[in-house]
Amino acid sequence: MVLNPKIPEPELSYLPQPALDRIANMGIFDTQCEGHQLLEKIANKWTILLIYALIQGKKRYSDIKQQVVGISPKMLVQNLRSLERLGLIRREVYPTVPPRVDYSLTQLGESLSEPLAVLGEWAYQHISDIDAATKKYDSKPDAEDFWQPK
Amino acid sequence: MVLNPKIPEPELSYLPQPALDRIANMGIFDTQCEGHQLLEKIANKWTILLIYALIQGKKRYSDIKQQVVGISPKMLVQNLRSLERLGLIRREVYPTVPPRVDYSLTQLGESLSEPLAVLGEWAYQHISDIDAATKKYDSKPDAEDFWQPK
DNA sequence: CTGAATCCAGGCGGATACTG
DNA sequence: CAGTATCCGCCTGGATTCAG
Repeated sequence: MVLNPKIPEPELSYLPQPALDRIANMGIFDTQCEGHQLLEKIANKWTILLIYALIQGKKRYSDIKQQVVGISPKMLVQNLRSLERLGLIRREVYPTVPPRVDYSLTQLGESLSEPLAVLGEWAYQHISDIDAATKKYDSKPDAEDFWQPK
Repeated sequence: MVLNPKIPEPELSYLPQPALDRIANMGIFDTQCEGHQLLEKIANKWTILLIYALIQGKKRYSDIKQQVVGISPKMLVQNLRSLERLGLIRREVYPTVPPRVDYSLTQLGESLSEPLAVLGEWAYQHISDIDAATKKYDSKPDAEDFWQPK
């Protein structure tokens, strides 16, 4: 969106001060910060979906694989291992034949499931908003710019 | 962790029922589901960091770039565009010379900042837990398995 | 100053086959 | 059943250069 050449008044929308207070100056923007690295590990699609799946309780490998549609065995194991290493999930092997492996959230993992559930809720509550915004953005002829594009 | 051959009692840890109720059966595991796709877009490192940065208020391109350490111009613009398309941030261009571009959260973006802030808080509150778990996992000789590895 | 464009390596991640 | 191993395409994302 292009505005008039003169700097407009900020039309300062209200700031979400609570969130600001909590996150600002925590070092999250620094790659070296542990919080940053931790966030990087949990903020990916498969990780979140696995947590979601295990919120429903202890599950076997094959059940998880069936529920999380389209995940390859490689990604499944890789992410499960990562979560286990972080202490978010528990892996229990029963040396029976055929073998059986159960995965479940640890207490730490359960504590993470709440924030992630909130995030998932947000997604579902705003699908239509996002849809509308995206359509509007895509239909914008990107003219309206008065500095003659091209 | 390997348990006794006989299937143990579940030691069923309490289920986080609230989260379960909210997320289960929402179709989140289906790639075709819009909620899934939306989650996929916002659940990545750069996106989250950009939202964090803009929680603090309207900022210029160069300020964001300076704050989000290590981001390349390519990733910065790419993610800013994505967020703008989703209607989460607002882009204001002042055709002055030198050019100036401000970015700020839209109302929709502000509504997302809360869940993301909660997630960031979680990360900082559990750094030591994760550290301990990771150390423990790495020091585990992966023996203790009684089926003689190798 | 704010990007756009290009190049390019690394690794993500899918597909497949195989094992205990 | 629950993975491991291997191959490999392709896309991500960094570095760099250039443009308006």
